[in-house]
Amino acid sequence: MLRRFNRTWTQRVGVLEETHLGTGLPLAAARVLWEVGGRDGADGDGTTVRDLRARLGLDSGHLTRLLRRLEDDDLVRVTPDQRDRRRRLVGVTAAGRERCDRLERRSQDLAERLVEPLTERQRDRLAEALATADLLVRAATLELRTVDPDEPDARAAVARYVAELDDRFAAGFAPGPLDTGGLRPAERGAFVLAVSDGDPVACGGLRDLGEGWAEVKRMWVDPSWRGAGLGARMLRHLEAEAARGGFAGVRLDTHGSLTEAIAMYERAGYRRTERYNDNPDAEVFFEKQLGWDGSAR
Amino acid sequence: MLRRFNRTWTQRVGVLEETHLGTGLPLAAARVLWEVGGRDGADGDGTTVRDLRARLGLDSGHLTRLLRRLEDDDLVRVTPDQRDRRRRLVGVTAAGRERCDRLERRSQDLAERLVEPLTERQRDRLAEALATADLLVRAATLELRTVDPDEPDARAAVARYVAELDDRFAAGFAPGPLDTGGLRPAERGAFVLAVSDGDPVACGGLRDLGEGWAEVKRMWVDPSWRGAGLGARMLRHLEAEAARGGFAGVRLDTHGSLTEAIAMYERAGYRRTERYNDNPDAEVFFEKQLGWDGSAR
DNA sequence: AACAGTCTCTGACTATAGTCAGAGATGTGG
DNA sequence: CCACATCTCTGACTATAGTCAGAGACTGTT
Repeated sequence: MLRRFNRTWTQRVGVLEETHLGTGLPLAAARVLWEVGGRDGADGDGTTVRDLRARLGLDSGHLTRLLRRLEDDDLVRVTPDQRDRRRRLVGVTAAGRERCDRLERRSQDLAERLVEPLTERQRDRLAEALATADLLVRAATLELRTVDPDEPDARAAVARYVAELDDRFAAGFAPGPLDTGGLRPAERGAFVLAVSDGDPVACGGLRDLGEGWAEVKRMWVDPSWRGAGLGARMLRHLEAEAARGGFAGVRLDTHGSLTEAIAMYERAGYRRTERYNDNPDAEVFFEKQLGWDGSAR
Repeated sequence: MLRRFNRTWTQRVGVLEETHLGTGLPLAAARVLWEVGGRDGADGDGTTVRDLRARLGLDSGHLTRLLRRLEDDDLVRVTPDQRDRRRRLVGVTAAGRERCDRLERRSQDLAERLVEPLTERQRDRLAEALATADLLVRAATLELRTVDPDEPDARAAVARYVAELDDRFAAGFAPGPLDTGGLRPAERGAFVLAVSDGDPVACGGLRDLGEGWAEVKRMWVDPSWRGAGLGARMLRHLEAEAARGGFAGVRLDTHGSLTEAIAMYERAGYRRTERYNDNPDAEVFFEKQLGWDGSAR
């Protein structure tokens, strides 16, 4: 199905990619302009050349020439970066912004014209099917990355996790300074971040409880990513990680109000158990024995 | 949604397009090989150069060179067409077929690897969403073409229509030689073909009944296209056509066993009426008044 | 047989994308 | 301050995609 759909899509909707026609710019230049214009807020100098190179995967010489062409057309302005004068800042000009908007409108137009022959109901069905496919494809292609719990992305994810718990708990949830102890390989722990397009969208940690138990901590999934099985996947990943680390089982605690999470743990083969710590925010306790490969024994 | 999805798709699944990497062939050459290999049955000479040019939209000089390159690599054989010696036939060699298969496998592999992180259930959901989107996108992009009812594609569509009725009617349906009378503009009629990828997937005709009535004839939708509102769309198209031709209303007859069709006519605003002809296969009769724009009055 | 049209091929181009080596200016750690 | 790294730019390439005009072989029509 994937391949059949891919053929249909590229044949009929590929047109959306050809928005650069009509801008008078070759594809590569249009992509650069788009990247600069898209990131650029009001009119400030949006990005550095270096950044563009990384994001678009272009050769430095190639990019320099593309930028010069855009500069000659007065679509883009390149100025030295005062903070580090090896670098150069790139920003769109008014004309460049206008061109970006035109591209945007053109693309929007094409999209609308495409679905125009469909009835209202069909359009809704199409949008729904595409939303489902979008979520699943993004879920399939995200990356689970083991990181240090103190790196910025990791801290950002945990901050969102805390903010959400604070929102949901009647009594609020305000732990002291966020403790990242025990979540590093050196302490037989781990912290895993799910990253999509560079943004953290889920996280989860492991900590050594002693006596062969690992504890799952800080499981969080971005709200817009729920319903894609991401939590279960993170959990499986952490279990495999724990099994690889020689743990015989996994435990976790959670608040009674997190019913979806509890349902997920039950589906994943966790069984309720006695309180094993004195966490005041925890009400429900789970555990699961691990097979050699992280599967339930 | 369409544009958001398009971004996700091209970014993550675009890889499928890069199957040509690893074949050692540049994109254009790989596309040509694919086109030849795909059409070619066993090992016979599959297509003509002319055909390739039309299907891939390539310049004749460009294609000649691409073919020569493939020929030099012994992937393709080009021989004169004995039936018209201006033309040349193109077929894949054994090596070319092997290369095509490799491409195919590679593409299949990539598709499988892509969905690999998903659970069985998610994969099913993805496949279903893509199937829905596929049908709707193809439905949105098909072409309604008014043609002569005697042209080959039109005859083929009508033949499938007749075959299907013959299948479904207990008593069979074997009209005499298929009458295309009354379905041409010169007779105030019309015959419309819905074409997707060059294949007829639905049809419908109009005929002058006299006294301001047009009659809808030979409405048929390819079974694999049902559920995409194609019948209703064809009907709306024919009504607009009739209104444009100055008819005040539309009538049609149908067999009582075609319950989906009957439901569709009712949804489209048709009302049952008295028998207005002596068609022995017809049991149910409908009519609808037309507004100036083909809408119900 | 003449002629207009079709089909493929050749030659001579252009534009785009991309690679590679290194120059020159600037920053950073010891 | 020096050595080394980083960042951008230049020059000199190559490969690919594509365009255009016309030549030469062939076909169908009159």
